[in-house]
Amino acid sequence: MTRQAHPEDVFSAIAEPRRRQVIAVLSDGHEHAVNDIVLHMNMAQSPVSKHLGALHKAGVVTVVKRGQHRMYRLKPEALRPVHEWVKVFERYWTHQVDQIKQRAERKALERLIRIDDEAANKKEE
Amino acid sequence: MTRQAHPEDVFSAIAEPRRRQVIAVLSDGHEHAVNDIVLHMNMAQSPVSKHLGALHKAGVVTVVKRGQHRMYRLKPEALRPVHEWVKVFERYWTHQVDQIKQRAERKALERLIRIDDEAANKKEE
DNA sequence: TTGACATATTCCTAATAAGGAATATATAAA
DNA sequence: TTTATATATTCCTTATTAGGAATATGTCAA
Repeated sequence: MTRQAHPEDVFSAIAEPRRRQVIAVLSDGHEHAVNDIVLHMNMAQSPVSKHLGALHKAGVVTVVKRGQHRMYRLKPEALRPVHEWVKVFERYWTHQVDQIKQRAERKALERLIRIDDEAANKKEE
Repeated sequence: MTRQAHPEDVFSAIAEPRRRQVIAVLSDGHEHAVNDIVLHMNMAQSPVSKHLGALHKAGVVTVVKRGQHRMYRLKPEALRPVHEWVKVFERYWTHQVDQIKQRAERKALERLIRIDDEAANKKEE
């Protein structure tokens, strides 16, 4: 059997660090010309164009021609499947956080009890 | 410059559909032996072991030897960076949902107004 | 020890992907 | 029309990866 992962799969699209970097540039919600993105990327124009092509195939960006420029824009809805997939696991670490919170509250409570005890002891003196 | 994506990067680890399938098997939170996972996978044992190795490198699973078995368990916290990254974009589609909701509410309101008008017209008859 | 079983590893092939350089294409400007 | 600019595409090299088959390794059981 041949390979499974397709480039139009959004999970594969965002696996590339440079593509997440492109997404970061586009996450102001505005249109950006390719050269503008290149300026943020410390990479030659041709690979940037390829990454934009990959993101486009995955539906993560849209393109419109405007004059001699191609304006790319982020399409955040395309990232939704990733969010849906990963948020299932969120409860594990939020639960962890809850435990830490609970522990802190328990400690605070213990402290209060101790103070009460001390007060009670003082009275008995 | 050579390639950037590293296998120990969790984004790369979850880019493979088969590995997400492994994660799905492990998402009951219990330990699973390799052969158990293989049974769920419609794939030979050796590639499954390799995927488990990749997930382990990325910190997404833990292993313990138990007898002749290696028990794998999901480590959901490892997925947290993905969640943190993607949740930033959540507001775009929830906002979209809000707009749809608002539109539905507006329509419902218009309907109520129309009914009122009709009632008023009836009275005038 | 021998044999059965569980798993990892090695070796192989085919496919995929990244990045750079050079080139093609399209559009605007002179 | 010529020229400059913006971008995509092609070609090339190198590296990575998936999956299967075969094999090695480790562990239990008889």
